[in-house]
Amino acid sequence: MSNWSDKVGGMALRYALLGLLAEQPASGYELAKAFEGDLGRYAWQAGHNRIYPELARLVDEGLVERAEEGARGRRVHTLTAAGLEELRAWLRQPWEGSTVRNEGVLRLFLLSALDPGDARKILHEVAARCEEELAPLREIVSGETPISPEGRLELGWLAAGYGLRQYEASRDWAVWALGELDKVDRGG
Amino acid sequence: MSNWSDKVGGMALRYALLGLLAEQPASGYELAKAFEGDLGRYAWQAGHNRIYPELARLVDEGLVERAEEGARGRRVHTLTAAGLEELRAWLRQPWEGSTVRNEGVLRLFLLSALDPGDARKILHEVAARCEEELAPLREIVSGETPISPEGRLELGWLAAGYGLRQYEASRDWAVWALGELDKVDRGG
DNA sequence: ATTGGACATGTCAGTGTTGACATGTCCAAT
DNA sequence: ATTGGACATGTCAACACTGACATGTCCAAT
Repeated sequence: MSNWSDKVGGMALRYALLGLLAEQPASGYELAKAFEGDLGRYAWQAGHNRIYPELARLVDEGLVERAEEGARGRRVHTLTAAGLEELRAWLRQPWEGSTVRNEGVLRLFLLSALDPGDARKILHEVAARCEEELAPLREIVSGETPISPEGRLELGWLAAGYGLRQYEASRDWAVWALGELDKVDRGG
Repeated sequence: MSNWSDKVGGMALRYALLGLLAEQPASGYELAKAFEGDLGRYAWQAGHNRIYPELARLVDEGLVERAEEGARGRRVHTLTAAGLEELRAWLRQPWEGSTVRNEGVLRLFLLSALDPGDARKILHEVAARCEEELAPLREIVSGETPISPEGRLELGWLAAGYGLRQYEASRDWAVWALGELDKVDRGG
């Protein structure tokens, strides 16, 4: 019985933190590191300067518990039962009106503002870059399914599977766009 | 010789506007509408309240020209030669460090925090939703390639092709994740 | 012993972004 | 004639976010 309905937007970071802590307890520093991995690459980014204040608020609301300081001032944060329920309630809500901000995709869409030669060059680069990213992801996904002690799929595993399909789609799009550019050149 | 190197981040809206105006002259209102379509869905969003001040700045910098008021105070904006060059220079720059914010994907990644029953239900919904989105996109993409008077591919066409592959990838991911969930259940 | 680097947390100013509020115009349907 | 809705532009306060600055700890390698 929490207040997730008070605000619909702008709560993503909050739930990203709850989700990470649902996997395992962590310090703010470790959470910041997590955002530099697949999570930040595909879903949401945040720097430590944004994470610490939000963590403090979660502690205030009883969704997260903060342990005493350890070595180097490290403070481990643990998800409470209330926090887990808050996260689950959010996930069960309908996923309407979620915002997307992706500068890379924006660039792709604007590519036709370039002359065909430049556009072609960049599309080739995009396809090649995607292909590079694919190899390590294939490696991860084709390995054994990692299951956490609590019997849950790991976030990183889900992310790798998503990234794999994502990059394949982007590469295919770039190849398709190159073909369409050819049609334009033949036509005009 | 412009100043795109002054700031690397936070310039996306600026170039989105230049890109839209590269397709055709438009009023602020029309630009706001454009962000509600495929552009906003896959790449970047902006409301009119953000667009008008940015347009004014672009006019100040000579990248965009603003016509006199028409009916209902409508003011048509046109890209200048300097504006097109600014846009092209940005597109030719290496695409490093672009940020991604996608609440929907974040939700997908956090799904394993739910118990398997709920997670399965949502994954089915995701797959079904993707399938729904695919039909109209297939329609658009399988039609004739639309080429603008200036011999360029239309932004909407590129976006539809991207969206098509994007939704296929998401659907495939959801189906894969369901299969992996089954493995977890059989294992645990 | 010392030093460079990863670990760890924090503040702050400036900018980006959103939702709510505000205002007025044009047109089609009643 | 009037009214509801799309067209059209704008402001403002609150909040989100980033980059830069600041501080200190622990440890491994020299």
